[in-house]
Amino acid sequence: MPLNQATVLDAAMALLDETGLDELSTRKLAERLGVRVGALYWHYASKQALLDAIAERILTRAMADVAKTKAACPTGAWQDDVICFAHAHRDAMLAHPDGARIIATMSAPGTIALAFIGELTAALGAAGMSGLDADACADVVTSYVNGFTIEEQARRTSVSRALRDAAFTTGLSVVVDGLAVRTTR
Amino acid sequence: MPLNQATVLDAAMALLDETGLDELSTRKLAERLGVRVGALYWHYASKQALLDAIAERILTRAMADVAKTKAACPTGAWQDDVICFAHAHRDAMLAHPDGARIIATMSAPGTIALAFIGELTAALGAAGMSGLDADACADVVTSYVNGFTIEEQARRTSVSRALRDAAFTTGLSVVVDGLAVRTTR
DNA sequence: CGCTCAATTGAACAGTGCTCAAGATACCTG
DNA sequence: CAGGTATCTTGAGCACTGTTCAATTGAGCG
Repeated sequence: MPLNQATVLDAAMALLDETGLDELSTRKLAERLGVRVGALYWHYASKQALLDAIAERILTRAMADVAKTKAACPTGAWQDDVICFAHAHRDAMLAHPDGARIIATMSAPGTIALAFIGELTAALGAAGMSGLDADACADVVTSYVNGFTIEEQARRTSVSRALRDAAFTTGLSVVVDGLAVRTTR
Repeated sequence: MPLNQATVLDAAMALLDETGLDELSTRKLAERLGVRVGALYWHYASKQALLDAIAERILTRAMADVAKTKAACPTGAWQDDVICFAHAHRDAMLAHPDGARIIATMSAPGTIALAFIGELTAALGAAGMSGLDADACADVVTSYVNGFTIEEQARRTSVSRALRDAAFTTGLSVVVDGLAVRTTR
């Protein structure tokens, strides 16, 4: 039976998980699928298009996690929303090698990425921020998470996961505190 | 007269400025220097080593800018120090195409990078933070700056420089506000 | 059967980073 | 000055990369 986009994407993510982004080549992907390279280009216009699909899938996972934890523990406090978003964002990227790099270098923010940042902005708006502030503040959160996680994944550091989590959480609380100043003004 | 590291580095940065990181290949660099590719490897062990040298030079520029503006306007307030660091960091990366990506993917933080983050940490320590907090908080600043600037440079956006500056400054003030909560505790 | 059309192949193109024996050049010493 | 040594450069090549495309396959259908 013939290949399809989902099969190619699954194999690409499996290969990514096993070898990392630098070793993810079209040849190796084709070999894993038992197919010649050219066949891949029937399903994805370019390697970048395939990486974009990976990015979308990672962010989809992040959004699902947000929905789940919000349903499990609906505190209603915007601070918890922001923290929940940030952790879901980071966790989803950490779930795959070079996940943050893939997100950062994706060619254009797709519908999922826009939805993700849109929900975050909405959460801040509900906390009493005006639209422009909410946009900029959502950007602070995503910039921080991306910056932290890219660094974290780039330098395959020997720092334990627990310590990295602690550093991330501390930094995130700084950001949230800063946001609080803006909501009460 | 023979090549040397500085000449190669100068040419590499010129080529980077003209064409961007993706077009910066060893062949094109060699051609610009009127030399065959192999000659480059006498001066730099690998392309990554050359990119690391570029990163160091970018950060050196950032540190020089920090020293200059601090000398010109020594307010003594730690907030101004942090803001000054962050702007110098971003400006230095924005001064070259893909500057942020080069910094983010450099193989290991060299002496300059460590000195940069060290000075920032010291500034926070002087504001009354304990060592561990100062480390984590310096990390928030650099993570935010890196994350923001990587995004900014990756999506060759049509948003004007002025608007991007405003967004950056807003976000930075959020971070600084968050840090303030920690210094007064 | 003949036809269509999605899917795949095979081969190639133009490029990449990198290596290394062999030469060229510069410099210092006898 | 000659000779030798240390520094640099060349030329050719290796093993890859993403991408293209005419030609071929194979399944479904009237």
